Amino acid sequence: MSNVEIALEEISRGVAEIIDMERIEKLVKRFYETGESYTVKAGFDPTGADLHLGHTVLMQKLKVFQKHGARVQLLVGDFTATIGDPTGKSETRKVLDRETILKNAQTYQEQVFIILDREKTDIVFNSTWLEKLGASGLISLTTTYNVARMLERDDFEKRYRAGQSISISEFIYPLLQGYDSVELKSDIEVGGTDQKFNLLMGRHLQRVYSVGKEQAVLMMPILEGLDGVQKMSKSLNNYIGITEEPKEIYGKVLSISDELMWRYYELLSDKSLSEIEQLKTDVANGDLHPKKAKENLALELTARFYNEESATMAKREFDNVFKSNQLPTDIPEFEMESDIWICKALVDAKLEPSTSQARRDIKQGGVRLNQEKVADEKMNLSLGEYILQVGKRKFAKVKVK
RNA sequence: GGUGGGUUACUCAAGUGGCCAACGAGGGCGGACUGUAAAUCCGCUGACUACGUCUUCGAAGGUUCGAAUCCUUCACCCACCA
Repeated sequence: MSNVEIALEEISRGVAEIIDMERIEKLVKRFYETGESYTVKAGFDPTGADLHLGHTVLMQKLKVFQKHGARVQLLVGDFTATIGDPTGKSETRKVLDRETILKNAQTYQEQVFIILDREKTDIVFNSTWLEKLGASGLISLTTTYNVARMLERDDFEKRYRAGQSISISEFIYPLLQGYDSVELKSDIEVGGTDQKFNLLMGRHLQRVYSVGKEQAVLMMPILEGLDGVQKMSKSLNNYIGITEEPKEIYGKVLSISDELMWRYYELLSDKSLSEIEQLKTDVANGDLHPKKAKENLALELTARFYNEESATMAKREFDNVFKSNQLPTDIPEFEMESDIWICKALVDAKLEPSTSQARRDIKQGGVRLNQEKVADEKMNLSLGEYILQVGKRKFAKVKVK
């Protein structure tokens, strides 16, 4: 296979939809012939700073582009964030102040460059040009589109039909986002499938403003969260953050259902599609245990954000605690006064939120003292060192003085 | 601006004077089982050294022996009309 063919195959992997593939082909081909680079735009919303695996689906794709000659334009939507974007639900999003936005952007960069190549990335803020746009510029921007077409957008249409309110500002957001592509003269824009309308707006506006090119659009599927149903997001608490501890990442990946595992393989793993097919077949006819497949995935993803050793350590730790019922290595320690009531000790060691909850868990046989089930919720701890455990995962070492 | 409806625990959502610490579902937590923190089944899910006490149903007052439930004012949200 030629360089170009390999590149195009890697670029197409796992995508939900590509608009104007010919253009991408041309750009990649030109790069391999003349060394001339091209630009790939990706926007991010500086409201929440911490990245999770869902974001990395896009990042991985951008990395592939960088490998094949692209400069990535990482667009920080600082202007839109200062106004407050009501997109989606009826609840208006919080308006962020400048300082928070910059801080979020900073955290974001640190995390992004775990994956992306810093040398091939430009960070741009859309306030740079949107602030200058002014009322007249904004109004002339709005003349490029009409209400009927705006209402074609899926969520607008649904809400309009259902008689729910749509704010005028919501009509402006896609326009502003598209206008960013005009200013950046992007060759390609990458985003999630939920962004389709906005991504296409970039094409439309580049044509209207005679940029001389229309960006190709590449859409990635939305990654499901740990529950396997809803999209991965922080607010649903079904995410794996890329800055989480290795053992957390490892454990969380291992906790996904067998079915979801294949989805994660497809969208997150570096394994080739044919390798993944092979794994599936092996599992299907019993040559490979599904747990083994899941462990490998967990190892791969943990190693991506740390390294091989950390991943192996995480696995060993996990196996010790859950398979052999051994103690984890890093148990938090606490010191307490003598004769402390066990329920109080559990709360002080942050294993339980209240003594009421502690009593309930003891009653249900969920609390262990030095590996032995605690039967009496009224017991006190006298002098000595103890290992307290709630459930399978929460541990604390307690020194009673 | 007018009219009507709403605001209940982490979320959704019952309850319209005492049987309400408040049905149900989801989530969460614990247990059993297993190959894992998967799946399935069962239990728990306001606080408090606790079969009793205390604080909760948008906020503040009031009626009553007794209020999430009735009344008044305020705040916020939604729908219809203008």
